[in-house]
Parts: sequence; C-alpha cells; structure tokens
Amino acid sequence: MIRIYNTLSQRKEEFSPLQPGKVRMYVCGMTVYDYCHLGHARVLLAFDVITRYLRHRGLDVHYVRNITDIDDKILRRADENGEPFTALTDRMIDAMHEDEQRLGIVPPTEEPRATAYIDDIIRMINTLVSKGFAYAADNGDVYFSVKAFDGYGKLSRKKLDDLIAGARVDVAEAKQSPADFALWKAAKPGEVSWPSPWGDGRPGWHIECSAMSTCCLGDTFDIHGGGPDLLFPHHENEIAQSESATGQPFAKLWMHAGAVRVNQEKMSKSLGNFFTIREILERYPAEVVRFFLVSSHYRSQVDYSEANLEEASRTLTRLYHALRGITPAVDTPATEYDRRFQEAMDDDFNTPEASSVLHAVASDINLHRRESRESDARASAGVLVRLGGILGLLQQEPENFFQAESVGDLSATDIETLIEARNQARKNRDFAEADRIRDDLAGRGIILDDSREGTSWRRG
RNA sequence: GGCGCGGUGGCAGAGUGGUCAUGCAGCGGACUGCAACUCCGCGUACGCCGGUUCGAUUCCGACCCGCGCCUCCA
Repeated sequence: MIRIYNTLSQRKEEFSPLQPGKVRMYVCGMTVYDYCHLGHARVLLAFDVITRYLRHRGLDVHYVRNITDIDDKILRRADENGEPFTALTDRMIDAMHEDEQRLGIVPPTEEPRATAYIDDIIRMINTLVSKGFAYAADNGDVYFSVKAFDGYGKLSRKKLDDLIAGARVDVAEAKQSPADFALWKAAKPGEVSWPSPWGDGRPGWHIECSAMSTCCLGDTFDIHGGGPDLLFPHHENEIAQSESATGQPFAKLWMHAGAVRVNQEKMSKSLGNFFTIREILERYPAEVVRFFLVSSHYRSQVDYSEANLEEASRTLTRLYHALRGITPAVDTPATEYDRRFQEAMDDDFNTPEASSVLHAVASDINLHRRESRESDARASAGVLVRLGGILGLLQQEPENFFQAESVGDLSATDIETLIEARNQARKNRDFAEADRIRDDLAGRGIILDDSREGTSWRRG
C-alpha cells in the first residue's frame, strides 16, 4: 500500500488510482525564458523518482509535464535579446532537455507546449465566460471571477476576504475584484498574439495548465505536482478554473516539492547565489547531485552548499566502492532489503530511509567480500544495483564513476604507468620511491587503493 | 498580520510512546611496508516550559527560534 502526502488534505493518504493500475500525473514544468536552475532540478528529480518508483510498483504512469512557452518574461527577454520569442524558447527547450538528460531524468510521457493548445485554452475560457465564472473587461482582458467559485482557497487555505483586503490596488484596474486573475491578456501593440472572441491576445499563465492537463489527462486525474511556490496562486487558480469549467473534481492528489536554499539563504538573483543546473554540473557529477537531493525527503527544504555536496560525493563513493570489481548477479530473488526499501518508499517516497537500506546492502557486500564469499557478494551487489536503479543511482560501471575525467586531468594511461612504477618500487622494497609516487598522485587528486587483487585508483 | 512547514548527537538527515536509523567527520583496534579502502568497536541527541502517561524526543497546550507562501518565481 502506497501512502502519499496530499497538500489538499494536509495528510498522508492511501494511494488508489482512479483507474486501477494506471496513474495520470501532471506536473507544472518550466517557463522557458532562461536556463533551468537548482529549484527546477529539485522538482524534476522529485517527480523522476516518484515516476520511477510507481512504475517499479507495476503502475502504468502517464506523466505529463508542460512547457510554458508564452509569457511576459519570455516576451521581455526575447525583446531584450532582439530575437523572435520562438528563437528564445526553442533554444531554452533544447537546453532544458540537455540538462534533464545529464541528470538522468526519465522523460515525461507527454510534454505539451502552451502555444500548441491555444484553441483548447480559448475553448475553456469560453466555457467559463458562458457559465458565468469569467468576464471580459473593457480593455480586452478576460478575468476569472474568484467569488463565483465557492471552493476558492481550499488548497492554499486562504480566505477570499483576506486576499481582497490584502491585494494591492492597481492603477487602471479593469478587474471587478482585486483577487480576480487574467485568463486572456489583450495584445499590446506589436506583441505576438492569437485571435480570440475577445480580440487578439494571449493566454494567462494559469489557464494554460488547466487546459493542457484536462486535454492530456481528462477532467479528473490522480496527481498534480509542482514546485512549492506554485501552491498559491497558480495551483489554487487551476483548481478554480478547471472545476468551474468541467463541473468535475480536478486533481485528487496535490504534491509539492520542498524549496532549495543556498548556503542557508533563499536562492535569488539579487543575492548572487543563483545556480543553474549546468553550472552545478560543471562542479559535481550529475549522480552526486541526484544523490544529494535523494538524501533528503522530497517535501523537505534542502540547503545547497559545497560542504553538503562534498558529503554526498563521499557517501556515494562508499556505495560505488562496495560494487567495485564485482559482477552483480542478475535476477537475484527479492530479499529482506527489498522489503525494507519498498516499505520506506511506500511511505510517501521516503528516499532517505530507502538509501539507508542501500548502505546496509553495501555493508553486506563488503563483509562477504572480506570473508571471500564471492557468490554472496555478487548476489548482494545485484540487490544494490537493483534498488539503486529505482532511485536512478548506481547504474554506471564503478570504474567510470571513479575515473571520470575532466579537462586537464592526468590520463588513465599516465596514471596506470605511474602505478606500475610504484608497484615495481614496492616489490623492490623501495618504499620511499613508492610513497613519493603515491603522494605525487594524491597531490593531483588521484587516490590509490591497494588490495589483494592489485592496485586500483579513483579521482577524489 | 494571514496560511503552512520545521527545530534530532560536530555536520547532514530519517524515525518511534518504552533495546538500532543511516551517512559524513572523530576516536580505539584489525588489515597494510606505511597509508587508503574494508572490517570490528566507541562516543555525543531529540529548542524551552507545562500537561497526559507506569513511561515522551515521539501525544496535547503555551512559549522561543528558523523557514516558505501571501507579487513573477520550481
């Protein structure tokens, strides 16, 4: 039995898909005006692990993650760059796919783009207007009337009166109420636009997701996810739009990832601590980044810092050390560890608990190996690779992990030549020379590991 | 101010009404030419004050502190 925390009910709930065996999940994706940052990585990785695990449990997951490719920020940035907005969005989408691939993110089943759903968006707005949930303002904008939807605030637990009282008063406000939000924005002169019953314009942000999710998954689906800051107003507004338009319940379960901080501060451009995925991948291997994120629960806040990433790297190294020089057995029968792992993951995807199981298996491998129980070691290694794989970890050859080269490094051949020289010196009991070579390599970031089978090395 | 989340050993990070998290770092021992890796063992903990209970880090209440959202933001 899988239990998942539902933001809507504020508790863990037993997960039972609307359609047995099938999971329909929608996650709010990127607005493609810039490179993806660490916060995006968190959401990407959280739902990657969730998707992998649900599939591992035999569920057929239909995973939709949208791309917002029309929006104020996109138009502004394209304007600054002096390029058509589609040139910007195409480039950023390519970059995003590259980042995802490097992080080993399983691609979503569908990746709808807002500009490909303009007709559906207009249709939904039309429905809302005709049902009395939305109105066209004099300026060509169309707004959702928040007071027309009784359930407004049920996700974020906000009271409509507070929102109205707290709202800023805009100049030249075309809204009937300050809490109302735009479904359709009238085009400004020279701006890209699409024709609509209310004049040329473009969709508001929130309506895109309502339209794309219902088009891809139906009026009601199982899981809706996203980043922590989307809870309000974005997700609240999606519920209002979708349930008003369809008359059906929207998503059954709402999942939100935790925030990412950097050195105990909020990540922001003004603080200068804003990291893109590609910047981070220049400093740390993708698997270390994944392991770091998987080491805390997907709902908790994480702090990105050099110390934390270094620790993740050391910890992952231990796991790969256990697998080094072993051919993992395939089709190993399920063990007590598989059971514990599943129990942890069934409980709202408790990856920290699950990774403690990984360490237990690694200890077993080390012990078997030390006591020369080769087939037991191979069997345990099979379990470790299997369980790691569910989290997207431990799938590369240990030697690749340890010896992955970055520019300017000593080549593998050079290193092996030096190791040979050192072993010759050791054979001659010239330990001064042997230690000199080892220290020299250590100074260049190469750590040697001697064992009965010989000397292996890794980049530290 | 409103809504929500959290305060666990040097650090990271799970969890539980009453013997174990786990990892990193540290210490002792084994292994090693010496190290590294590995193995065995060790230590330090549940913000504060009350309450419930035979017993609370775990439940309840107050307080203090931190964080997120309330505006575009993953």
